[in-house]
Amino acid sequence: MVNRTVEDEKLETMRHSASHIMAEAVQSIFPGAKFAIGPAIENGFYYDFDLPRPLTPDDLPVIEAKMGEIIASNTPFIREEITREEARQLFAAQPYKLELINELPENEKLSVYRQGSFLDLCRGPHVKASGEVKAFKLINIAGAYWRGDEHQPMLQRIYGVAFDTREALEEHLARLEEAKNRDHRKLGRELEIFIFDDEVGPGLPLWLPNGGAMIEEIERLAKDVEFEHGYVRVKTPHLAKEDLFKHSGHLPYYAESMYPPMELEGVRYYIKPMNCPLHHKIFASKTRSYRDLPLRIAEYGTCYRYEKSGELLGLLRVRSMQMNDSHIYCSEKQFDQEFVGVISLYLEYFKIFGIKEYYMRLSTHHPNGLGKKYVNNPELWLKTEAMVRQAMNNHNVPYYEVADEAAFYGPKIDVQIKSAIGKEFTLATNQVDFAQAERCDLKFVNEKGEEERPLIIHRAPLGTHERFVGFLLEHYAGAFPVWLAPVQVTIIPVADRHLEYAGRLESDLRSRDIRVKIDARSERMNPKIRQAQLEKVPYMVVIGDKEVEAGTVSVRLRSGEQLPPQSSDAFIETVSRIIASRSQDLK
RNA sequence: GCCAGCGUAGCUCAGUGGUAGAGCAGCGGUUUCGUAAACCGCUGGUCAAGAGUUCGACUCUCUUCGCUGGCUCCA
Repeated sequence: MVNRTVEDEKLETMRHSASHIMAEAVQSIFPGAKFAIGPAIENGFYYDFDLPRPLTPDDLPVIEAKMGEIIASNTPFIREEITREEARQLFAAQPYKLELINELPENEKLSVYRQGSFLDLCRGPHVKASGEVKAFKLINIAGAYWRGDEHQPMLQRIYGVAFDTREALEEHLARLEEAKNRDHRKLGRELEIFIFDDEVGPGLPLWLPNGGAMIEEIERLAKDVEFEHGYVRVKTPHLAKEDLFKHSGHLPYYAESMYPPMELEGVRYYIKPMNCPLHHKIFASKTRSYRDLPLRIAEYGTCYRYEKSGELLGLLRVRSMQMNDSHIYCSEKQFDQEFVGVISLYLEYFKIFGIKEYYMRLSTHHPNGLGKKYVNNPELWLKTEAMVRQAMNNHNVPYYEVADEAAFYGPKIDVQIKSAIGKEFTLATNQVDFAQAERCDLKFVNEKGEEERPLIIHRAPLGTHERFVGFLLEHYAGAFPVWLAPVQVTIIPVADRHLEYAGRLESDLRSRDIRVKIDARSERMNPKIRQAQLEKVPYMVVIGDKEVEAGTVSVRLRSGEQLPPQSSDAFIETVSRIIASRSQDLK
């Protein structure tokens, strides 16, 4: 995490004050408004209101104009300290404020800030006067539950951004605009990676041939790397009987996210939301000895989860997904090494993809969720959480800790990334499971001939194909390394008479498993180059009279760089080498 | 799921109550061209779906579906 500077603090204070100014503006426009909270956030601020009518985007310029007046008047912010009782009287008509007041410690002095006609319960600090807010813009309105709880009333939130100069604000707005060009939904359509179809259903992507090529490559990578790390691969069905998911604990802990069951001949079947119960069956298919452990069972398993409609987001949040899944069954003694082995596997993958901007999060349980979202075994929660902490510390892997984010069966290390539009996602995960072995009656025979429960590590370093490709689209802005690029080489014949030579080159490349296509349109060379550039194809090979005569190829890289004339064999060797090494370079 | 907004051709978008438009893409033709957009022509839409108001609805109202931005939730 970055150290906060004096400038950061000043900016945060200014943003917080901007939210108060917005609240004052809203108060003057909507006299009956009730106020909830209005903090500073990254790049700006928001305030939650309970208003007599819903806001529309047309309201924002009106509120902005009013804020402009308040800022121009340079009204001072005045801090007052009052007792809880005084606060109750001052905010008698403000139910949300009263709720907050009642939760503050009984004897503590409360502070309020007044600017103009607006008074707010607030710890502060604030700017001296409203004129210190220099550059702001209201950017959107949203619904937000009071206290972030879906059982509480929904309030109306207005988001704004604020900076200390007009230039900084403009830059920020330009960055937001730029980010839209990196959005995987836009790139995915332009590069023909995937589509959604209304008749197929929300959250159910269709992979186009270009996307298909990519997931084949990612899967090949996983198989290569995981083979080296001692994983064995299995295949399991997409659905199973209800009893299986009862034993595993998915019913009821995970039922909300599962597609409803289908019933045939009196038996209920569920489509699997995770692969674990089926892998556990494979573990349990014979008597396991301590000599079999650790057993690492891997599968690119297809799962379906009924995510709520409003939670779907392109490929980053879908309802059908293929997971880079594996379950590692090990003894408690082996845990440390296995857990960290998975972490180093992450790092190995991330190096290949040049993934640098991520952070690891230890997600732990919260006692309030025991028996609801978490299996009810407080001692084991604490024990396994400590084991994970120790494994991470022993190997000096930096992480931060967040409560109430665990899986229902145990704590986990999640790898968090940010999407182009700033949303945070878990890209990869490494989870400890102390619950399912018991529930599914998994055991092995230890050195002493006694039965023992294995610990289970659930891990998915490459997450799901859906989220991973979505992430890669944004990460590379569509310009994939050669081994991943859906089309690796586009051959561009200058005129029809060069088609034959181009065709021979095409079959030579294809015989070396290089994904190649010829642009045989009756177009000039320029538009063909342009087309290949737009498709972000790494290599463009121009074939004209010169090449045919000399028996060479003329190679243009996606970067715009032109390679010296070379034989087609030399070119094929270069491309094959780059692909085999999964390098991010083009030459 | 909740709040708000949006849905017009494959894509990007005009079109405010009087018989649906552009650019790109696609198709046909001319052109055979040297490193990011040649020229001419053509095709293409139940204006998301359904109901209502109206002499008349892409346009107004309601319902449903989908998408977008948030909230909640998550690989």
